[in-house]
Amino acid sequence: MAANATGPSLWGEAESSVVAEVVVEVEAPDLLTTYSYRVPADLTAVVQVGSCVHVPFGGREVLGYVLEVGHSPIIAGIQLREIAGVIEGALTFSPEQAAIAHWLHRYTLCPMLHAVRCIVPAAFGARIRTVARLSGTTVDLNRVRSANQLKIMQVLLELNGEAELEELKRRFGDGDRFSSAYLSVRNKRLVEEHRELIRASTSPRRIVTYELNPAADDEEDLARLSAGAKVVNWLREKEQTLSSDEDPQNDHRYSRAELMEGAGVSVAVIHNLVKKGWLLRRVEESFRKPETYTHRPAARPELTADQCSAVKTLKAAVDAHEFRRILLYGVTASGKTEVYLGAIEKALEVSGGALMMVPEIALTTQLVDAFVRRFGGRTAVLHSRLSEGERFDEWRRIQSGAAPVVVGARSAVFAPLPNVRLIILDEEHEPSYKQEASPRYHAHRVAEERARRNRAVLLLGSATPSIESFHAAQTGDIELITMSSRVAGRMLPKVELIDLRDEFSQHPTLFSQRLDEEIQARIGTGNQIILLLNRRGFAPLILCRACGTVCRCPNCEVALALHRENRQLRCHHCDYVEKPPDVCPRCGDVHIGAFGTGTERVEHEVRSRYPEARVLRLDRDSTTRKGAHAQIVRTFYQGDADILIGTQMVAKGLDFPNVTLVGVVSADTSLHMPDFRAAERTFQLLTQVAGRAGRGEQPGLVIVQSFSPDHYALQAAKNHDYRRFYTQEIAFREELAYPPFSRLANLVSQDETASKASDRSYRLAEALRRTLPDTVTLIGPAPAPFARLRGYYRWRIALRVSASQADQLPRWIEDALTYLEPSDRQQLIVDIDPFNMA
DNA sequence: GATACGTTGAGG
DNA sequence: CTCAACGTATCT
Repeated sequence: MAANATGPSLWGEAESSVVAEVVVEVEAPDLLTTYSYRVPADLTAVVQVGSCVHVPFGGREVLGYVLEVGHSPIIAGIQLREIAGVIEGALTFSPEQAAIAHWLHRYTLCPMLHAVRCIVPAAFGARIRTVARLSGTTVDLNRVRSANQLKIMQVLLELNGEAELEELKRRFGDGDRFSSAYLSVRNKRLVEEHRELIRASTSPRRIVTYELNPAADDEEDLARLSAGAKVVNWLREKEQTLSSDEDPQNDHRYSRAELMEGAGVSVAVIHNLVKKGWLLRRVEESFRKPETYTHRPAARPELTADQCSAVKTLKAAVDAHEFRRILLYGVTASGKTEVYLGAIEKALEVSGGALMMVPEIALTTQLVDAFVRRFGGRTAVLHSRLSEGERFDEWRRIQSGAAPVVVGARSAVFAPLPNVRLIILDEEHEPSYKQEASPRYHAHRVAEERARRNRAVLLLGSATPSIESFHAAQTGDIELITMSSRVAGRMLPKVELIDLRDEFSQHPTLFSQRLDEEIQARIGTGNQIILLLNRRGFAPLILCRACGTVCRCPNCEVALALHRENRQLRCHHCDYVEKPPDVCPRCGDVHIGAFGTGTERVEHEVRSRYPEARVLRLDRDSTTRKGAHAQIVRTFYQGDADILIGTQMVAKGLDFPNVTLVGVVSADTSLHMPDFRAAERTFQLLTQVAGRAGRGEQPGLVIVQSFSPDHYALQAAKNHDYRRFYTQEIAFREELAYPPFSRLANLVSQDETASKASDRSYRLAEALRRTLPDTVTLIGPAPAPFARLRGYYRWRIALRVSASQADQLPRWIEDALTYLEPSDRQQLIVDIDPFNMA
């Protein structure tokens, strides 16, 4: 620094040729991936890969991130502009993460900005705000002629002559008229503007806790508070039960949410108690997640022989410090979690980090608990429901090395973990690892790429591996570890298939005789039951019996599902809602009503048939409130309900020892989806849900109802025979050249009219024919499987390329896109390795 | 996405 | 002549 200040031009000139490649924080699909800026001499010491900078861009100044720093002038003939400044303290990313972002951009063909947002969540950087201020002390309103300009001046005057541009615009109302009027007053120099940098929420987060005020003892006053007394009593009870077993961490402080949930009261009650002096409110600043520290370490269970040998293999692999891919195929309840924990310990032992990926963190609280108990404060948890501050803190703990164990859902695959030695994908077959918005990446591929670059171990765990992964294990591309027995010598549950074709003609109800018997036999015995139906709502459609009319979504043209609980017809694609009609909207007939079955209807049926049973329902509709999911799971776990009804949510990772019966109301919903993975998904779903039965002392029973009981997916699930399913499925994939024997891509063109969408699709097909070799199969253009979605018409091109050429596919598509107008690009969805064929 | 800068038509 | 109301090319 000192040398620069005094140094003559020799250094200055050399440094002025330092060029940074910057991704600007501007959302526009036709932008170049990066822009080159000169790094001014006084910044060369601080500008590095990952730096958050502000740069001139067009007529304004924007934020950006440095992806590359080089010394050669990259573009000839263009006078480069300079980086204006570096934002210190903003979160940055490592060169490894930058490389991953680059790779992601090339593989998914997403805008570079989207790739960068994966490695630096938007809120973590900074923001530039523009402030408009009245010039001078007196305002000469005579110079303002137009009404709009006058209005701007008046609004500004009301706001003490100064306002953030955003707020000014909002107060003004009409955005379009605002812009030109604002420009006019600015040109007349009646208003001047300046920019300020705002650092994002880098401050430590504040934690507000409440505790009982020991000085408060006016019992008469308390007696007058009905709800308030509940809170005080709840706190007093806690105080007694917890003071008996010594727990130095807990000094009887609770968050407002804990108090509200614990005592079953509203915010107002807590507020009132604070006002009256019964509760003490305390504000603390903390980086730590308090709950992380209150968990006590759990005793380590005795490992089975399977587990022991798996852990041993994995530890050796982590120790070797080379890129290895391993599939851990272990039946349900074979104790995969313990194996993960063991492998992670090894990663920590060699001072490395471990990334534990789970399909959906909200659904796997039990697994997260196990991690926190084992690794305590060295665990970081990342998921979408974290607040900005929480996420920021976790991100920094990970980056600093304080939390070398990261548990998280899909997006956590980009966690800023230094020195990754192990990446685990639990339930690797789960479709939620595929992101269905830009960047449309599969966490599996990203994890593989990170593991490769770090010479780390990628561990895929599943009781029902994806066909692709198991195939890779069969061909020797990846290693295979098998665990075929359950812990504690427990048996796999017995699975019975009920043929609804026979049953339906005799007893046209939701439950076959067999399932009914088994439910009856368990009610009142303490045995619990799970009923699965993979369809939300009361019924998937309503139908007029007189004219056959089905109510459809005006945006998506699919049937609207009936939700009786809140008296709604709902589109399961776009969440469009309308009131269910009393008579047919076309012919006026009154015989219009529910057709088919969803979870709500199952619940309704169960309640009327088994009135003495305590029933819970677990699906997306019953878990919209934050914490509702955990609440339902806890209630069932504690044995406060007999029957749990739900969608696939009930199949995932839950461990209820008292469940001895699982009923699948209909296996057909997922079996007949128009998707080449339908059989695979059905097999996985059945196997996973069957795995919920018989996890305790009692053996489990599974009853699966279906109109296609002979289907190989069902037969294999019945016999717990993954290999048989795999053998049949892989033959089918090979015959039809589906993955893993090929690689797919979907190119969907969407627009307001069908002709615009299809025209673009044809233009794209034309371009693709130029860039794709003959070996690539091009299917379409044709209307997409959901030809209308959220109000857009959609046309699709599907591409299929042999596995050997798979890596080239993104580049070929990218080349084709250069033949189109930039404006076309933003109406195209490019999905490499699609999961939903739509 | 925001901006500068073109054109057009209404009004003085 | 100015101003509002558009369209559109460009951003290192």
